[in-house]
Amino acid sequence: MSKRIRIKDIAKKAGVSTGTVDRVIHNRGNVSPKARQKVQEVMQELDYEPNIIASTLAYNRTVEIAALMPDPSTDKYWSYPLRGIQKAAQAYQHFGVQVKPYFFNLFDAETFLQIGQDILDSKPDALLFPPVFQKESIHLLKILEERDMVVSCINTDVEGGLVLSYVGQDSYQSGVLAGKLLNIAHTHPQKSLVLHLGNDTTNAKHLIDKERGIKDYYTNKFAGEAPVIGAHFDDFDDEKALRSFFMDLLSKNPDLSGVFITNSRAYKLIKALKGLDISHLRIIGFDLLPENLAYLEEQKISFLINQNSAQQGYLGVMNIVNKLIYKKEVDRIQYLPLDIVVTENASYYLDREFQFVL
Amino acid sequence: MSKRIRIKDIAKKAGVSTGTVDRVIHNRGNVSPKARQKVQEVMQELDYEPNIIASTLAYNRTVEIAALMPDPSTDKYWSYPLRGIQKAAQAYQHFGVQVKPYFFNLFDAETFLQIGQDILDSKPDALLFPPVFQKESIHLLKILEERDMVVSCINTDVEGGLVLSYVGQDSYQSGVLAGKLLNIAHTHPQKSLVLHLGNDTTNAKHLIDKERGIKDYYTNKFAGEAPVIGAHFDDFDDEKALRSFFMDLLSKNPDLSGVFITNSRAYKLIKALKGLDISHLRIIGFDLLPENLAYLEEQKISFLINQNSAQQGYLGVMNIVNKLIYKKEVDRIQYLPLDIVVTENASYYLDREFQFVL
DNA sequence: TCGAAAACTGTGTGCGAACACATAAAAAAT
DNA sequence: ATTTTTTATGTGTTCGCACACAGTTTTCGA
Repeated sequence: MSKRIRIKDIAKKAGVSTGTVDRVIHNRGNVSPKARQKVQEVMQELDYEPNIIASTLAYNRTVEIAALMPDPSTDKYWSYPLRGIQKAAQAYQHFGVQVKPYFFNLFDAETFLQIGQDILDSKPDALLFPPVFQKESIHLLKILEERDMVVSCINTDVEGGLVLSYVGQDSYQSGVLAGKLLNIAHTHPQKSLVLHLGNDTTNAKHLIDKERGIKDYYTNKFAGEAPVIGAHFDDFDDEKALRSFFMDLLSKNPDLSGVFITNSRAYKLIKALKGLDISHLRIIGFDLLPENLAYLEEQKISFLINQNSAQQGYLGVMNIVNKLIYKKEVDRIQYLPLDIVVTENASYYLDREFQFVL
Repeated sequence: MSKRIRIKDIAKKAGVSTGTVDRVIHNRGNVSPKARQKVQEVMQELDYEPNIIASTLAYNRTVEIAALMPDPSTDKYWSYPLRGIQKAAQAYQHFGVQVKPYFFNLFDAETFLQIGQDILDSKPDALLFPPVFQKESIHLLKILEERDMVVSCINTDVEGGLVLSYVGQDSYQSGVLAGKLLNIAHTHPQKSLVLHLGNDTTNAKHLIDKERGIKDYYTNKFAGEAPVIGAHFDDFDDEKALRSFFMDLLSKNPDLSGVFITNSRAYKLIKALKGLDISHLRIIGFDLLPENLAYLEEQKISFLINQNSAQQGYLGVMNIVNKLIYKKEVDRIQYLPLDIVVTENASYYLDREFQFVL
């Protein structure tokens, strides 16, 4: 049926050569106003859509994407976005997309700047990264802006600087959701603890938003002051300290019924509380790390909220491809779903890789 | 860096022409054993991967996919998979993929066969459809097999006949999940009703599986007989009849605490019960129809299970593309996640279209 | 009015793979 | 041994677009 319109067809109908049409399409200049006018008219009329396939073939260039990521060996969480990125790299390899990962130390902003400089030196076409270090990221973005490089953010958003897109969680809403999950099947507000495990200054904004979210849930849902206490514990790997810290909290709040751990380290708390009977506590955490899933299975964790971290990486790359290759508009902010995960539906969120193909 | 290997490179290294390499790759014959051997060795060694971009351009063919779907005007549910299909068609248009939708009447197997014949006459390259009519589908598949057409199923699977892939729900597990949701925050098993609304003989298997799933949840989780009653009501549009049917059930089961509606028609029940106080009932339904979402918001529905019906359509098309264009292996069975949807996370499952963009 | 620069336009080649066609080598038939 | 048939191999064109380059026209200063 309606076969596709080619540049040649436009040229013929407009009475010019394909070269002229090409110049119009790409704004290369050196086209008489009359010719441009005519060509544009014909393009409108025939509803021309460039053949991306032929286009990418002819461009014959590679799109180099630098992925500046926290070293997954320092924090397991980051292996998931990385896998998404690699999946995307694979899917788009035919389009000449090449993704090169660079790692920085999540707990050392200095390494971020260093590796950032390395990337600048290698002059890629685009950068994908989680701007966990606010100041440093803005600094980097300023430089990138001058070179009009495409920048795509995941996990955390950043103001200022030209950012193509942000893919990540709506942390405020995830707090609201946690509030809901902690109060399912209750008519009276349940006293809850919001626990930040670790001193992620890099995540400060997320943590604040989550706390705000859960509190807002309470105030919107129930009258009066929200029975939510916030707490913070740095050295999550010191099990003894964590344990006594938590037991202290418990004794001071005997009516506590739920715990909302604001990052992926819920398992650290539960591990530290080993042997203790915490069956009266509804515990909610983030992300499908194997350790978390194991505790979900044991019913130590009631719900996990999945942030689709792998998809964050995948979509981040996809956005760059959409911009540079497909020349499409890209949404500035893209929130991923907040999946409620229980034992009975966990597997689907793990085996979902096929969704990444192509 | 490692630039991509081309046919030309292989030809050179193997000491043959590109034509011969091409013949080896496509098994076109007329190649001496010696040459074939050599070419295959070199391909192995250089880890050749064909350039799909150049390949599709050179093929210069269109892949016609027929989508045989229930008419969405007869059952709203089917507009979702259809949208996914259309999204996919859009995403893959550059690869020469053309999807043509055909509609049959969900309540009339005869129309299925008729339209099926129309499709056969138009000789597409592939067929995508939900085999809701078992017998008729198998009949159709037999014919398609002879023409070695690619067939991809969504929503329902079918035995026998050569089917490339099935994308859909794990209905058994969705029943298990419903059992879980009905018992959250309870230590004793809650008496539940499994309600089939409508006489979908076409969905019989799914409904049976769901019922089995929820019952298994109870027996695995709690000792003794599962306090689950099954019921079935045909004429869901007769509100009065439905209402009295349900009230009768309620009076006979005063201890009923939950209702699991096994398809997307939960809103029909709630509408029929308007004015009645059913706040003590935890109601669970399927799919994010606007009507269901409205009742979720009103807290008449406690949870919705999202079957990702739009993605079913998208992935169905994607599988065909992966097979015919990318020549990739495709998983025979692809279960989509069973998303637990509450008011607090509903929007993400609606605005998720961007995930479809190629 | 002429000539050089600037503005404009058309043609041709290449991207990598698919396939048609021509030709060469080997095998089979005479 | 020669012709015919079969099998094997190489060359060239095509897909639609991007871009280089050559060629043509216009502009404008001297």
